[in-house]
Amino acid sequence: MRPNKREELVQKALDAYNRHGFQATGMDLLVRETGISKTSMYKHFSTKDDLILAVLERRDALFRAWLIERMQALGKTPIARILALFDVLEEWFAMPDFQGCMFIRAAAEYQDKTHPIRQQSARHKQQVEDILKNLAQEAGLENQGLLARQLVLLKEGAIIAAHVQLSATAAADAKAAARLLLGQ
Amino acid sequence: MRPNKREELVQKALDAYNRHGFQATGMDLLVRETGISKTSMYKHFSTKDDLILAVLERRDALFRAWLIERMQALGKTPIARILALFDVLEEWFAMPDFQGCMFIRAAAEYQDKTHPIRQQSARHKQQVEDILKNLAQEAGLENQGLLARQLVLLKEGAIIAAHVQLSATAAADAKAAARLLLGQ
DNA sequence: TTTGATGTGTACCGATCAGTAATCTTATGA
DNA sequence: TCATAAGATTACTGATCGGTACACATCAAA
Repeated sequence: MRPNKREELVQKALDAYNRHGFQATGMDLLVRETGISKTSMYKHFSTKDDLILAVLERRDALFRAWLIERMQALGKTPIARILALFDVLEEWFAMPDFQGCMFIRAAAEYQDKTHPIRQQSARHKQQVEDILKNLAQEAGLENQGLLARQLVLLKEGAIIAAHVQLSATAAADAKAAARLLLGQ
Repeated sequence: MRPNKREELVQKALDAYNRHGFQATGMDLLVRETGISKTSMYKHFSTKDDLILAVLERRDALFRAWLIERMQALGKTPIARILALFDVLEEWFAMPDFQGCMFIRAAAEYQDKTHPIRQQSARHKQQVEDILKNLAQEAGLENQGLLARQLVLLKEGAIIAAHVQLSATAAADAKAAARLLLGQ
C-alpha cells in the first residue's frame, strides 16, 4: 500500500465530503470522483467511518495550520491576532466552495454522542479554543478561559450565520462584538 | 384524509428526525416508529422532502412560540427579556433529548443552497433574529439591526458549543457577552 | 344497507448502500 | 529479467433506500 495513494484518497475524499456531505457520499460515488478503486480504498481503510475519521484529521490539521498562519500574517500583536480571527473567517466565507464547518456538519450527521466522529469534532473545537486562550495569555488578559470560550461562540455563530442565513456581515458583526469583549 | 392523522404523523416524524437525523431516518423506520402505514404517509405527503418541510414548519412554530413565552415569563422589561434568551437556551440545552438545532442540522444535511429545506432553515433563523430586533426597538436601543445580529451570533454559537463541544457553560458565557453588547 | 372515502398490511419495484471475492494489470526493486 | 506486491476491474452479497400496487378493513353519510 503506497502511502501517497492513501494521501491522495484522503485529499479527494475531503473534497467529495465537503461538496456532498458524509452520508450522501457513498463509496461508489467516491470511486467515481476519485478514480481510485474500491478495493484500494478498503485496503487503506476498513470502513467508511475510518476514512471519514482520517478525512477529519486532515481537515483539522489543514484548518488549524491555515488559521494560525493567517492570524499571524494579519496581526502583529496578540490582541490584533485575536481580532484577525474574524478577518480570516471573512476570507473563508468568501471562498466559492464554502459549505460551513465540516465538524459542525459531522456532528449534525452523526447523532450518537459517543461516536468517534463526534468526539473528533469536539476535539477540533477545543483545539481552536486553545489557540485563542494562548493568545489571550500572551496578551496578558484576564479571564482567558471565559474570553476564549466567548470568542469561540462568536466564531461558531458567524459560521452558522454565514452558512445557514447566508449573512454577508457575519464576520464583521462578530469582530465588532469581539472588540467589546477585548475592551478595544 | 383525516387532518388529525396528518398532525399525528408530523408530530411523530418530528420526534424521529430529532432523534436520528433526516437522512438516517428512512420511511420504513418512520413506519416502525409511528405505527402509521407507508401508504397513509404518501397520501399526505408525496415525497419525503415534503414531509420534512412540514416537520420543519411545525418545529419553527413550536420553537418560536416556546421561546417568546419563556422570554416573557423570565423577563419583565425588553432588555430583561433579551437577556432571558440565554436562560431559555440553558433550559433547552439541559433537556435530555437536546440534539442541537434542527435547522442547523437540516442545513448541514442538505448542501444545495437552493433546496427548499435550506430556505426554510434560513427563514427560521431570520424570524428569530426579528424577535430580538423588535425587543431592541421596544427597549429604545440604537443599532437594533446590528445588535440583533450579534445576539444571534451568540445564540448560534452557544447552540454549537453545547451540542458539539458539550460545553456546560455555553449559555452563561453567551449571556455575559450579551450583557456587554447591551451595555448592562 | 349500501357506497365511497380513508386507512392498513404486505409485497413489491429498481436503485443504491457498505463491503467482499476473484482475477487481471501494472509498477517497483533485486 | 523476473518476482512480488499494489492497484484496477468486475461482479457480487444482503440490506436498505424512496416510492408504488393491490387487496382488504373500517367508517360515515345517504
